[in-house]
Amino acid sequence: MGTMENLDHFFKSAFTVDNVIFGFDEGDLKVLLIKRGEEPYEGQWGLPGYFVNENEDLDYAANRVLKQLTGLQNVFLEQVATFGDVNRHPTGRVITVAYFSLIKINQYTIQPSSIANRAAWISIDNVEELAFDHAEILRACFNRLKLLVRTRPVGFELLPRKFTLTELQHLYEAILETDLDKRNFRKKILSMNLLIDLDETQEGVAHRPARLYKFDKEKYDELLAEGFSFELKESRRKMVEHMG
Amino acid sequence: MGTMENLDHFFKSAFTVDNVIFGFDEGDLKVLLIKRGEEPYEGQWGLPGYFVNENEDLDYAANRVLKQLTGLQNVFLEQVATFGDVNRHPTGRVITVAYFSLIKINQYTIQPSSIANRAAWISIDNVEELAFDHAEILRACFNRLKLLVRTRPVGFELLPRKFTLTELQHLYEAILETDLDKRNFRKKILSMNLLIDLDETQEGVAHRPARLYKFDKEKYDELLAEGFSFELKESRRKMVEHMG
DNA sequence: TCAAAAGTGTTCTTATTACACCCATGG
DNA sequence: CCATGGGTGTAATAAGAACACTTTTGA
Repeated sequence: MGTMENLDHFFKSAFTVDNVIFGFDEGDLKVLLIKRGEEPYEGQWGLPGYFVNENEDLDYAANRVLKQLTGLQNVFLEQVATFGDVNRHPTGRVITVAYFSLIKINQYTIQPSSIANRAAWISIDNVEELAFDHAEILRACFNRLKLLVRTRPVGFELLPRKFTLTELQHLYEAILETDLDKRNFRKKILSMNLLIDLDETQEGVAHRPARLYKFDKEKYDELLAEGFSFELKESRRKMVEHMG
Repeated sequence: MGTMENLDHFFKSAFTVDNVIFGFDEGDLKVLLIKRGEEPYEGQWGLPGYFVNENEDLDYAANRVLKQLTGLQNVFLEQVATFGDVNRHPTGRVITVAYFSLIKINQYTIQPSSIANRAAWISIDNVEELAFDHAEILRACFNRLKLLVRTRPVGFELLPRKFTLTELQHLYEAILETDLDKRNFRKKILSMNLLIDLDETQEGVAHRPARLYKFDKEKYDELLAEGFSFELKESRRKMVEHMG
């Protein structure tokens, strides 16, 4: 921040928040998109977002957007990056701060609002052209998720409170876009002692019912304080030949 | 991005870029700060930054700020986060996008400008109170650097072109705020095959002269394309007891 | 009885850690 | 000849990767 002369000259840009809301359902990683009802980009899919009001912090605005659309509060929400190319918005200079949220898709309830009936969960693999630079924003948030999921136990934000180990594995596979070995995955996850075995099993499935677990947040916070670091390595196969 | 009615209402905020410029000298990680010459926060240290002009992209503005101060271009510069609390700036609603750069401190040349003679390299350990929320911004950038240095070979941006393994180790120690084992560090770094042994040695030192190396950028790009991933683990000592 | 997914151990390989002495130079 | 930092290897331990069969349920 430099000198403050001629400030007025600069006070004519607007900024928005855009929110990449991730959910996980039927083995698929999904994102909540809005079919735009007006210009610009009318009829195209885009991210939920809105202008930041004068009297609200960025994080507050991102939470507001999320709540208006999903009814959810106090869920995982983090800033990712800011996009401010001169021509990114046809109407004027609009900088957008991108956030991403992780929600339990079964808690998502349609809120009565003008955009709600234009919202849809789209599998991340099926996302096509998006309005503005939203494709780039989505990519950045997806990359951040990939990174985060390996160093912090955020995956659980996307699952119901009770889940099976296979569901957890499929979640990781969807996010990391790779296959994981069942036995190694279980061994690793269970060795962290972050799951509570609920001594319950699935019901009504046409195969051996799986045990249900929940994430032990208290334990995690405790271990964190002691210096524990959650870490799931990316499987780097066949690197030997490059390492000489 | 939602509806576009009443746009004018929103177009009255300003935004800036602030740049955390890191350098490495005499075994210390340093940051380039400016002693503010005017209100607000006159006389306090702060980050170099300035308003983003109407017709420039964010990245461009960050590069401009860096160049005006140091004369440097085409150096490592990345966006870290955006800070936009309502009251972070006493003059009005000013959102700032924080960037951080890594420069070779010996290439830094004072540029003739009004702020240059108020600039100084301060050891990261000696930074005290800063203007605005710049302390928070610095912290965020330092954390990002810690993270980045373990997953991408960005450390070399902070060293002269030719460096010794001990200098490299001290750099990592300064950034990670930890001690590393000399033999293990060398083994790990050399096993990546990313350094070119220049077959030169230090001159005029009062001890056995060290070999000089340079970073092999071509090799790195090549390995990257093949799926290689640079990785320096954080040394997590004594975690066994937490893992059961 | 079949289909479908759950659950379970061992061996091999690779990476990480801990650790101590001799070497080359300038003063 | 002394002080200073440079340079080197090995053994023990821990983590990761590869891999196949039995179990439980509903239909």
